Amino acid sequence: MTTTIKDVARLAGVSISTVSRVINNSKPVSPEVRKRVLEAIELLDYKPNEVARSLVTRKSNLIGVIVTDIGNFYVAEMVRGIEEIGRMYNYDIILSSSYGNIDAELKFVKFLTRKQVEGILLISERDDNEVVDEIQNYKIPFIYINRYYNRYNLPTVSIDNSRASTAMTEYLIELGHENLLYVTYGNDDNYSVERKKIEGYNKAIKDKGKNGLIYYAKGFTIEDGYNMGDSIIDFTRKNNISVIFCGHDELAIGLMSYCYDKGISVPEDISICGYGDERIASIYRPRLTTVREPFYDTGAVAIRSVIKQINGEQLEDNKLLLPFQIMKRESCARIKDK
Amino acid sequence: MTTTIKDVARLAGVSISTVSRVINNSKPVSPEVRKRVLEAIELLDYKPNEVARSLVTRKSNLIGVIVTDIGNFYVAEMVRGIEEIGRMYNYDIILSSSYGNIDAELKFVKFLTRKQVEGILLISERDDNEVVDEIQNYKIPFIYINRYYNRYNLPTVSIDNSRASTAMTEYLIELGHENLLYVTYGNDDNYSVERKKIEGYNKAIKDKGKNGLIYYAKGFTIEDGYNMGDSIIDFTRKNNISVIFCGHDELAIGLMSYCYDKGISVPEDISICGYGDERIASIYRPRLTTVREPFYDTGAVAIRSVIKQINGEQLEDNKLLLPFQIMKRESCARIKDK
DNA sequence: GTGAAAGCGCTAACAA
DNA sequence: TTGTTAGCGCTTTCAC
Repeated sequence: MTTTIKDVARLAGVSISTVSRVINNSKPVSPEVRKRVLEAIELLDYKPNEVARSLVTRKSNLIGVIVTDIGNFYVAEMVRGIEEIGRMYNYDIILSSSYGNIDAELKFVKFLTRKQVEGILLISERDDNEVVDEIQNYKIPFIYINRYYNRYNLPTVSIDNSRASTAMTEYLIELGHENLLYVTYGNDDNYSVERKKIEGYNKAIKDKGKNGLIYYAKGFTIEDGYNMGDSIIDFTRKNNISVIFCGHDELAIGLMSYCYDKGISVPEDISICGYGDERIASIYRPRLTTVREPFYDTGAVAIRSVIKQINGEQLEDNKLLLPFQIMKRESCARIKDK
Repeated sequence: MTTTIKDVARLAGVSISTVSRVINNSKPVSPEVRKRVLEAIELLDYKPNEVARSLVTRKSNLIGVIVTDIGNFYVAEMVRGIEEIGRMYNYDIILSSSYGNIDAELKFVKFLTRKQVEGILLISERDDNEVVDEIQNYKIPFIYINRYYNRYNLPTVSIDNSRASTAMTEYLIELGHENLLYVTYGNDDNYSVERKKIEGYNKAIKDKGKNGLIYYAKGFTIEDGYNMGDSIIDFTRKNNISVIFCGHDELAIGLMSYCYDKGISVPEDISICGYGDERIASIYRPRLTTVREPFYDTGAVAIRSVIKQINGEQLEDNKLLLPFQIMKRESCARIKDK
């Protein structure tokens, strides 16, 4: 049998409330009684049952985290931030991977609320109104993180994608590139994050008077980048492009792999840069020039925001912006003969 | 206010026991009453409080997973398997990252048991007797996964490392290599997994009558592989080595990056292979020849084993062996002029 | 087939 | 400072 508060009380010769008081330090207990209780706890190796405690306090100290796929590098990085900061505030994480399935997400939301999680963090890659509605329906503290869509007026945390995109484009131009190509996952959604990035790209192109094209990709994974290599490289040749700015690191890595396999040298033949600075960006060779999105911090800030909401604090701003950084590495070369 | 079983009972005009019966299908309920209850549930959008339920049934449907770092590629892959299979059996996962800190692990074990998790899965990279003792102390279903150490007679799941190592070595020899080098994290522990792998390596070397050296590394991360590049490459030159068999993919990737940076071509100048087949192994270029450890399956099998234990089933074998595979890719070349 | 009542392990009034 | 008691939301005997 597991030992309960009753056992401790009996052994210490006090009431269970007194035991509760010393456990929680909730009310004064005389030194000698406290000592007796502590000894009994020690002796019995007593550990409070958090389930019982949760039931009465209505605090589960649990936060539900729904992710697309923990196997995505950037997701893992965010979860690190979420978990580490959550722990600082004494919250545990229940992890659920949806693999992009909306029904799974819906189911998780329901189950998580049953489990009395105090907040939900949704890291999604889809434009999932239903799920968002469902969560908001529960009026539970909630943060929504989505790299691709930004439709709702929802608490979220990200970087200023437009400015980041401009900054990267300016850097590429500074490197001497005259004809640039931006490769992005094609969607015609006004609320997409890509839209913002394209705006930023176009702004720099226009300001500096360069030639900037856009290529709409069919996906945003490493495999997609690889598979579109043929078509993209063909496109760059026809248009005399010297640098490809990929909307996501995955695309860039896939493209670089394609180039490697085809004997195309990066950055000698073509410069490539990405967006994200996932761990692989600095592991791969040549190291990928990219926009650093602070994934760990994003997770950290997100959960802190959820915890704030749990504690009833008002969020001064529901769109939290984190700083970005341009990581200048070897995948983008300076154009010399200019 | 959240709606409880009482609200449902009141609205349906029945007792709470009846509501409980229809929710759980635990006892026969007349069709018309069942219908009324179901309607009330629907109307009130009632969701059972799992915390209350756990308290009385003593089933939390929670399994604690303690990992070193979810940022490690192979760990993320295992957690995918753990979570996905756990979910099939209706278990949720509480994730805790220890970052190798033993006190953190100890703390997690304690907290997890307080939270009434029904089992614990520990993915560790240390040789942590204390933690194992602690968990066993709780007599809670438990699986221990460790890539590096294998000291205890504990339920675990892995591949046959000795045989895998032999198979890879034989493949390298088949490729025509005469002078091989095995690079591993150096530790003189008889219980280390590396010991097994070295045995397997030596066996193949001996059987085939080749020359096989061993280099003891100072770590097992990508950075370690990179930093030891100088010394390792120097060693290979002095000893006329044509292929480096790294005990872990990370080491191999680090070493390949070093080679890239120094203008050493893989596999033209030197062949390199790894162990693990983490996701990066097939993304990196040249793609890494490596031993495929089925990380996802390892996680899947591990949690299934924990669930079996929870259900009181006897484990027929507490050392579960999964099949491995030799992934033949471009980082290892055939020696032609022989 | 249904309801009343006890109780899971704990916290938090309320009394003393 | 301490003990008694009610009750968190649910399941599960035990009667009927």
